[in-house]
Amino acid sequence: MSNSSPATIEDVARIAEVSIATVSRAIHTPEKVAKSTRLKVDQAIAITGYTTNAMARSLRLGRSNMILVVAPDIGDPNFSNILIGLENEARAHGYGVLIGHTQNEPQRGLEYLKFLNSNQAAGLILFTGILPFGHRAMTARLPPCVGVFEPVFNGGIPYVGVDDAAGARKAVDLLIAEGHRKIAFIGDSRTKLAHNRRRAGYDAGLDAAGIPAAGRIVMEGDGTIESGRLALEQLFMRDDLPSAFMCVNDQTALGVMIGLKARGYDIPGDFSVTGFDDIPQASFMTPSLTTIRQPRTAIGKRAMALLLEMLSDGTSAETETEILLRPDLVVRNSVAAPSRQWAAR
Amino acid sequence: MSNSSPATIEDVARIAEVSIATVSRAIHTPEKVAKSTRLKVDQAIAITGYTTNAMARSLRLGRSNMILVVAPDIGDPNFSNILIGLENEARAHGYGVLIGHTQNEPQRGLEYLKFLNSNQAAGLILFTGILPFGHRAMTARLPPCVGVFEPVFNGGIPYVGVDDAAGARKAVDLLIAEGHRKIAFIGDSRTKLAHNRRRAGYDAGLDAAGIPAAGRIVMEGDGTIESGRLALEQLFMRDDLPSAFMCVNDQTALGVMIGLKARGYDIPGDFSVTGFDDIPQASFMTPSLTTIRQPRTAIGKRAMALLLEMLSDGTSAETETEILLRPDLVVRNSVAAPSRQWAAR
DNA sequence: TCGTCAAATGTAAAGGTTTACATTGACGGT
DNA sequence: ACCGTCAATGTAAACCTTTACATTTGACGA
Repeated sequence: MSNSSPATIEDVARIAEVSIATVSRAIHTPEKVAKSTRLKVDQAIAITGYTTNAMARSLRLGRSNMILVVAPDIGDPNFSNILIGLENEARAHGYGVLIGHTQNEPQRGLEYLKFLNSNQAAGLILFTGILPFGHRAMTARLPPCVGVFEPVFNGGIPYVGVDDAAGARKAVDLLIAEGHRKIAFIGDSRTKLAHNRRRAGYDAGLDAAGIPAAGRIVMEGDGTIESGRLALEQLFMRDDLPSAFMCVNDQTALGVMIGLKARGYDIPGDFSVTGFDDIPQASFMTPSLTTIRQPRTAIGKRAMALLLEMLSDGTSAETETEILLRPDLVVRNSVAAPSRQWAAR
Repeated sequence: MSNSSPATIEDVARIAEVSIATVSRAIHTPEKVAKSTRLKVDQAIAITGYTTNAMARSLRLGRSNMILVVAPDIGDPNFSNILIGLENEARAHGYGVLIGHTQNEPQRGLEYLKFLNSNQAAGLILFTGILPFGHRAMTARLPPCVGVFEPVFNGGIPYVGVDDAAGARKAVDLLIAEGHRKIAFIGDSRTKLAHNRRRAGYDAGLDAAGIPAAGRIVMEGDGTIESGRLALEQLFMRDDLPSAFMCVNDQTALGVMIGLKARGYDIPGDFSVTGFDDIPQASFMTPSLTTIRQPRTAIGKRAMALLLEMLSDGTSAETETEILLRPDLVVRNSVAAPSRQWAAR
């Protein structure tokens, strides 16, 4: 039975003694085929072990059953769980997921554009926050597209993310509830939209607590470990220290914690620290990090569901949808009441 | 110029005033085409923005330009760098990489088998250490396949990994050089081949140092964080403590370190710990972990190169090749000379 | 009895590419 | 002047599927 070359629809048709059209119908629109015929076809399929040749199918249909996911870096700890959500949802609808990473090189982006142009993907999911393909002109016939995490910079593309402001608000509220009054924010609120929104949550929380804008410390940091450490050093130079550091993400928080420990301070005894994202490392840091958890799998699921909906509707784009999920506070051991030094003031 | 539907080879042929066969040849076998013609075709391609329709090409050729990579878990910290190696190498040869994860559910494996049978992948890279598809029978017409990290259990499939024994030997030699005589090994050397080989390196090192087999402590542990902590607890119960823990991987080492810190011990003051893998976390643990680095990108590169070679040679399988790369010792802060308590004995 | 209609099935084209085979034309050797 | 050779190019088939359209069949109402 196990021929060298895989069975085609014709093999099935011959065995079932019907035409290939009937076989195709029995598979895709069974209600259009007599029950007895359906049975014969099913048996023939079982005998031959037939599977549809995806290439031929995609060619005929003019679209593939693959979704391309482009991320700047696969190693990003935020990525893998999102991917699980994306993939499960896609698979449930008969689609497969293809992963690409640009490593922040524009050259790579172009290769993916070529890939898309050769019809190999029916849809696109972007993690990059920006269309990685040079001119908008080239994107003229891009397939349906959904952004994840961050809105996509240069195109009216729907996206699924987290309510950054609400999440940040939970972190700052916790710090305030513990008694902190002087709280520093570290992040790049000028160029990164997600950071900007988290900053907004920070401000809103301090406003609500009646802490004047004058007393706030906002430091620049691009979200890397190094940026956290650097911001901390600058604060020590200035001798303008807060009692708590609200970091725009966990990486930054890690940088701050490394810096504080290097200077011999205790966390959370001397300073409190919060992050954002809840990357896997967060629970293994010493102390374990209090942070805001991204509902990663859920984000992935929603994003893919949205994309698949666009695919079947044919509503290619222009729907500037924005789906924001609610993130949760994860309380661990990096936050405590401010040290006496602060209570004194 | 930017039509609604993508340009086909016929559009190019019309503009270049040649036949489609010539266009195809100009692209794939330029030496068979007159220079002047080649020029016309190149221009026409530039004008139309033509890209080969991958579906049609794959259909005609009977094979795709995609490689399927199956891993048990994409979130595995070992995975992402390997993937970069795999992907770069594939792309350099005109192949794309498709990623699947089985989450250790056999059901998922079957779906990938279906995927392969529908001709959607030209080759297969396995991280699982086992063919994730039930019966060997079904694998009869599997595409060329290469294992990564671990030899694939049920099939004569070549694999690319690391010289576990040599790596483990480096770790144990370091511990011995620091003066440790009583060194525990924690790992699952019975069912996991990689663990078993690391264990062999451990034994070889102790043999070379003239430490009798009787004085060795070997604990079971499946490689999870929890398994490390558990093994540690058992040693404390038995009151049979080593001065150093040589862990089969970094996760186990992390478990041991968490357990030791919970009991108030200092690392490396009271106990030394080594890992294996050098996962990204390793440098952020406190203390940072001395471990054996897997040359991940290199492994990925080699594995893909081997697969592509098999693809072009047509030597489908049966070549039970085993390519082992040399891992390096990464010295950080979790190892020191044994405490006085030990020196006394 | 026949015409009409609907359900079930078949026929054939189309989708874009690669390539075996056929054709053309130029050129060198006799 | 003719033939053989070879390089360059063209023609058409094949890869496998889906589906519009055509055909067959049988039921049913007039």
